[in-house]
Amino acid sequence: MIATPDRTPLPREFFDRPVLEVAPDLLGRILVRTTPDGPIALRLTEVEAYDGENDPGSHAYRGRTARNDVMFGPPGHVYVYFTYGMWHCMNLVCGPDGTASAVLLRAGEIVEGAELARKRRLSARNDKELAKGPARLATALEVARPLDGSDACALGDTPLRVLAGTPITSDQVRNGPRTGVSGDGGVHPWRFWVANDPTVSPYRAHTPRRRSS
DNA sequence: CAGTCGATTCACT
DNA sequence: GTGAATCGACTGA
Repeated sequence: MIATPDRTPLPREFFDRPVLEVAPDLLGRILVRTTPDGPIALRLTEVEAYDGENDPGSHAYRGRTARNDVMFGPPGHVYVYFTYGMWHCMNLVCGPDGTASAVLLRAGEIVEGAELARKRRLSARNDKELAKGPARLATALEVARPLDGSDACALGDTPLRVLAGTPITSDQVRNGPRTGVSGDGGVHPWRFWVANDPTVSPYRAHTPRRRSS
């Protein structure tokens, strides 16, 4: 028996917990992106935890800056960053105000508004690839820097919200090293995904870039 | 103020 | 499997 996904929004208290607790608990939840053209909904299947200032892999490791400011703010807000000169990735901020942990949303299954996501993801060869990877996920949901700092737990209209959905039972959660994280940050097995889900992205070790002329 | 490189993706071989 | 694309944030001088 498959339970009907719970459409109740997750309250701020959900995110006001240790990030290693929140990250696996986000699997199976529904992220709703409200665009001018309509809603796009995604069932989360893969996430990564970044443990604030103590974590060499985190953007917050070297302290608060203009870019990562939102990570240090209250939980339940969205941290969006721009990388590789062309992509965006999105996180949900966790833990109390003043700390800087966050969960990177790495992959998911589009469960509503697929026709809108396809328009943004023209290179996707099938619907499983629409949000397979963090930059693909952000692209499919039309998430970019202007949404940095959005409150996903606010009352009323918000561009992003997280619904309770159908949480994944612990026996279906897998974890392993984080993808593409350089240096000492790669060692922690803080990537979490849904076992055998076809929308989960493949693991890749960090690849240092070659020297330019 | 110039140099380096990234929580990646895509086109090609 | 390999390399290019592309730019802004961060670093260190």
